[in-house]
Amino acid sequence: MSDDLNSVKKNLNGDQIGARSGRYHHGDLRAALIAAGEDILAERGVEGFSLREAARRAGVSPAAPAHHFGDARGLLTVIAARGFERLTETMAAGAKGKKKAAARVRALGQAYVAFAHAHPAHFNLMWRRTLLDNDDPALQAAAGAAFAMLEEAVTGAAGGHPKAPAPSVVAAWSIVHGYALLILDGAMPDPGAAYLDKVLDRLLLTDRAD
Amino acid sequence: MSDDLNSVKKNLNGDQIGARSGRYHHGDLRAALIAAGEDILAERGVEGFSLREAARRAGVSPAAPAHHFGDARGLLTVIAARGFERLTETMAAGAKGKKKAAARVRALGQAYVAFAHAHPAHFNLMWRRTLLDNDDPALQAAAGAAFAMLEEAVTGAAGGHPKAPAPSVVAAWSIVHGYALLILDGAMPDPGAAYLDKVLDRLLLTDRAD
DNA sequence: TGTACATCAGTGAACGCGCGTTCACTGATGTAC
DNA sequence: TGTACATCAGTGAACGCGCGTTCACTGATGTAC
Repeated sequence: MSDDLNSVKKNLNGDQIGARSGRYHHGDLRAALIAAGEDILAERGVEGFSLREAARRAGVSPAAPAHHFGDARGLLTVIAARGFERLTETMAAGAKGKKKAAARVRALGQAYVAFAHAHPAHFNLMWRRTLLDNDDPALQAAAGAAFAMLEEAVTGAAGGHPKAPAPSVVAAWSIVHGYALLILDGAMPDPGAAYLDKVLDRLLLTDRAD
Repeated sequence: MSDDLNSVKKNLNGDQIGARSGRYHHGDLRAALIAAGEDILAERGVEGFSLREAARRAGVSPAAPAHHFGDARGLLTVIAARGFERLTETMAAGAKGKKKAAARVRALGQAYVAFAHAHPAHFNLMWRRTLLDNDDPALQAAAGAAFAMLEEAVTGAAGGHPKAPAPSVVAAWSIVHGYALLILDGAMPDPGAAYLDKVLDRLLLTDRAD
């Protein structure tokens, strides 16, 4: 997780340029705090996140983050938006080259669940609306892009959302979302990708009009 | 929420028997703490729960709950198990009299989502495994009963789980679970029961063998 | 090219918060004889 | 029927915790002239 930001962090704070590590200005504290926050999520989960700990890991005083994110909610919102962006990237990579609707839906569903599995705390944060600034445009845009990708695969049409989404689209989103969470929350053991394909097939049985 | 327990609480602590309210022994502190905990959940959500606050509402010192539940996790586990019991009751009531498989699946799905909608914090707690004692037999039994009800409706066969559940069962559970959470977490506005029926119809398109 | 100065990005100490849990204790209950 | 006593279910003060945020401040940067 946070590979790109970790490399920035390493360049600025790491051993190689240790001579610069005692300086007053950080260089790219914003990126370092995001990377630290994502690391904390991965290690301790959403409940284990704290702004102080992120500051600590970035090598900075507890008051420093306020200059970049306002408060804890601000940092979490940025991290959540990045999560949606990565989810979209993961789905795009999974569906790359798949032409048929059925193959695309299976690939997107697999990618959705795989993302949740690979980054459980990050995935959870994305839905913890009480911890986020839900009005943030970047967050809304990132979440909307992920949804649009599913929608396009299921209906074959691009978004724009003049009307409410079709039930088949909501069914697809619900099924991958519910499946991912039931596994993450320990309601059932992970039955594996082949099993998930069979579950996703339930979305493909007919093309009945909605 | 917690109507039965509230009545106990009222009888023991309420105005009508106020003369007894100064006594040393509570009478049914266990039930009062459960009721208080459920009230806190309803008012403040899972994050807003605290054992001290439950004790406060039960009119008791902060150390008292330890005698009945050990620690905070113990109380939350009991409350979560009660949640599963009520979910099962809600589904049973919704499906009562429905004979056909399609009607039963729709009714159970509607009940599942309605329960989540009516008791969002309670529903959320039920899946917050890090807050619960997942090895608790009562919790496991209650969760298993809810799942078995869905399973029976989808496959027509009673549980016992000699083998892994069929993909169609997991699909049903995933779709209602995901749908409920997407709405609770604000990912989409609630489109209403008629819309949900159309989503659930995706589970009923054919009876293809799994 | 040099200098004044506004602005920005940090410091670090402190505040107040509510929490879960522990501790030594005591009042009430109910059972054995 | 009365009494001794073990057990149970409470008290309330205290501890230590880490948190988010505020505060007055200062070091570094970069721009205007």
